[in-house]
Parts: sequence; structure tokens; C-alpha cells
Amino acid sequence: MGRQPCCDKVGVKKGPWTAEEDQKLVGFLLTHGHCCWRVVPKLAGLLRCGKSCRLRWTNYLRPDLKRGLLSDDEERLVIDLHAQLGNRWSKIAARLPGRTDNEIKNHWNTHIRKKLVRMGIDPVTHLPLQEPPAAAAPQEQEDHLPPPLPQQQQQRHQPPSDGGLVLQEDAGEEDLSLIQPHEITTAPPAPPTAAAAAASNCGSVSSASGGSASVVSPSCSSSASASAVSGVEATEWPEPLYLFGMDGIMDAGWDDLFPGTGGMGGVDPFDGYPGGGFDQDGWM
DNA sequence: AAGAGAGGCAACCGCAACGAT
DNA sequence: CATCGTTGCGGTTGCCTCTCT
Repeated sequence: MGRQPCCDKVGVKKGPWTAEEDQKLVGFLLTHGHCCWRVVPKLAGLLRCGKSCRLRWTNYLRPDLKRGLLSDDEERLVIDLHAQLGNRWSKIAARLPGRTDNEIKNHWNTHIRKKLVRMGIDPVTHLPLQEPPAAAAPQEQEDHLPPPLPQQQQQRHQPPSDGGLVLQEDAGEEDLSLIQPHEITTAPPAPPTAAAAAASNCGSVSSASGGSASVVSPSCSSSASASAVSGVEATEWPEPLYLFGMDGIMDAGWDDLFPGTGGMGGVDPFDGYPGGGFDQDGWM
């Protein structure tokens, strides 16, 4: 049917966002919300296309975003969810408060995937690399997703006796823990300059990683979400779910694996979360 | 100290899904 | 029901920073 470009190509700025652009966008969105991304740049006085504005807001400027590395628990949850959902980053991100699909996707490609390979795990199938990948494709199991972080942190299950692949972390070997214990702090391990202020996300103006953009964080709304993860003791690295396959998990049921959570029961515990599942429309 | 290479991250592109008309 | 417009998503790219030589 011939798609129209999301915006006029002429006169539309591309590339890194400047501090001024960020301020305009944040100021506009916080004041007016966004009825339609297509008109946001016009009304905000930006020479950007609406798509770019939405992306910038979703991935960087949203006040409820957490910054910094993913915590140990977050990484585990990402791995668990990826084993079930595959590259459905938006669905995975919906279970990690304050994280974006883009952030999780990047973190997966740059960190987690390599670590899994080092551990002898196929990052695609979540099975041992030496095993044939038959029946390894992640299955759509949306009704049986692991509980999100707050519940999951409460109790980690024991690995099944049949084991599947059980990776023993050799104490003397390379640390296979996804996050070093010293990296788990109550405050995100942000760079020590202005970005550190960004970690607190409280009305600060900070430089972006590239140094070309800055963020004006208009609120402290991230603090609640941050507490959902931070401050949690660095739990030891249990055999993740993917190590013994999802079949066993499904057989056992989430109630068994995560007592007290009521399983998933088709209820998203994040429904009540501020910005619930990153529903931007609900935010405004 | 300088250059090269690798890694990490922000942003873009194109397609699909969904809702409105 | 078909078409169109908008939004969302996933893959990919390019730039910047860091590390190594």
C-alpha cells in the first residue's frame, strides 16, 4: 500500500540529540504529554521526526528510567525470560522496571551473550553448546513467565535433581557471575561525574555517555523503581532456569518454584507499577 | 604518547500490528 | 471490509570511548 515516511525527510535532523533538544522535548512532554508523536516535534519546536522523539523519550529521557548496569537479579531475569520469549525485548523489558527494550537488547548483545558462550551455553537456545539444538527453540510460554524481580528475589528455587546441565562455578576459575559483587550497590555504578547525578535522576542535568547530549531529569520518580532492585543483597548465582530446561519448570509449576507468588496466574504484578509495563500512554 | 582495534551504546531503519475511518 | 495513519518492535549501524600494543 505504499508506506509513507514517518516524517518529512527534508529538514529533519538526525543523529545524536543535543541538550537543547532534550530540554525541549522533556519540557513539552511533561507539560502537554503526547497526543500524537507525529506532531510532538512540531509543537515542541524540534526539527526531528516524531519517531525519533518517541525513541529518545522512551529510551533515554523518560523520568522513570534507571541508569547504569543491570543488576545480578536483572540479568538473571533477562536470561530466564529470553529462554522463554526469545528476542522479544519489549516483553522482557516490560518485566524489568525502569529498563528499556533497547537497553536490554544492547546489554544482551554486549555482555550476557558473551558470558553465556563462555559458560558453554548457546545464547540462542539456552542449551549446552555441544548438544544438538533440536527442540531447543524457545517456546512461547507467556502464561508461564517467571515472576518479575520483586517476587523473584524473595526466593530462588533449587535446581532440579535431574540437573540437566549444572554449571559449577569453579571458585578458582574465572568468575562467571554475571555481576561482580562489588558492582552491586544501592546506587547505580554510574560514572563519577555528572552522570552520577543522572543515576539519582533527581532534577539533575547530566551528560550522556557520548558527551554530546544531556538529560534534564524532571523528577525523582525513578527512585521507587530503583528500590525494587537495588538494595537487594547479591544473591549467589544459582543454576539459572535455562540450565535445566523449561519443561521441568513448567512441570513443577511456578507455584512450586516461587512459593508465595501465587505463580503468575496470568496476572502481571507490574500492573500497578508506576508507568506499568512502560505503557507510555498510561503515563500521561 | 600515539595509533589501532575492540567494545559499548545511542540512534536509525524498515516492517508489523493495531486502531480509526 | 478495505484502506490509511500511527505506534511499537526488533535488527542493524555508526559513533564514541576504552584498552592494548
